[in-house]
Amino acid sequence: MPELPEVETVRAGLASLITGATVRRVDVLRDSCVRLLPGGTAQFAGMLADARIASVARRGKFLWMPLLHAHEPEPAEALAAHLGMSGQFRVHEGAQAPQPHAHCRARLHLERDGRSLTLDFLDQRTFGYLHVEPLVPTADAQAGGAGSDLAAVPGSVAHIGRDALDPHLDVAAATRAWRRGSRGIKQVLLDQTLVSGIGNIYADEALWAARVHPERPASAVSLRQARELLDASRTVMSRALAQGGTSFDALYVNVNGESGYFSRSLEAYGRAGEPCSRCGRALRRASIGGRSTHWCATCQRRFSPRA
DNA sequence: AAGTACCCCTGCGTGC
DNA sequence: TGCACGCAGGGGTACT
Repeated sequence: MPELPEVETVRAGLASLITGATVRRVDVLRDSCVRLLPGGTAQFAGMLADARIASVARRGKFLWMPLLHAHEPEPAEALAAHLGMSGQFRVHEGAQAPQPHAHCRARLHLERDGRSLTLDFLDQRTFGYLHVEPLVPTADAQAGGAGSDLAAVPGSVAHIGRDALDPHLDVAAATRAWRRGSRGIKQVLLDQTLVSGIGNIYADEALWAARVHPERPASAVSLRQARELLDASRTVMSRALAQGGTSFDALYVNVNGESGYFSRSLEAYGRAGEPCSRCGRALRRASIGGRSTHWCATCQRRFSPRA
């Protein structure tokens, strides 16, 4: 579930079910779902063996679970995960887990308070991955992300900016970074190194709400508009989160396999040809930067009338 | 720095 | 019915 609200829905679900659980066994059903370890899946399974999941954390669309090994005071490594386009986590409680789903790429057998749990990582399109890697300190010594107080993130997340809903996001620095350069503003919103968590759906929604054309050069976005875009991103993603995320089909579901309801609240994304709810003109759709983009040509001007 | 191309994959709906 | 094609919410790398 690709964007921030969907990943947060997964994070919260995982946190309630597997925090404090210990990994007992790992089955990797498709080797390529495990990334970046020279020792491959065997090393992956070995690094997880008997590790305790201290918490479930998230920054933007990146998830990780700090791991505690016996006699360690603080987690030094984490099980990191990215859902890519189609990744899912599913949790089953009880000793007999069902047959793995056809898209199940890895199954972790856990134990919590003497009870068995099964954590499946499903991924139809296989752009997602799992990875065990060291935690590195955050530059600002604040918590690495939502769900954990640890001032650390997995190494592969260090270059990712704090997300739009992170209380430690430096708003002034973020909006300054957004307004730098000549790229179109939509591409800038999608740049996860500046502000993370905003994906293709919520970028279109934020641009519609702030009345900014997706192709306006970032340098032509006023400070006020940049703040409006950040506010709009936060508002729309918070509302989506409250409804369990956006989903159009069974591909985007929470840890119980249920989908959210926010798709019916979208104003721009997926509504090409339908009337804009502000002005009534038909919404447009085009491919911008390789991503399908939806906007209202009347409300969202390429250049600001007075800026 | 920023733009471009291309890579990683599967499955669905559409039109011929 | 079959087949080719376009499309899908992500991100990384290499090159200009």
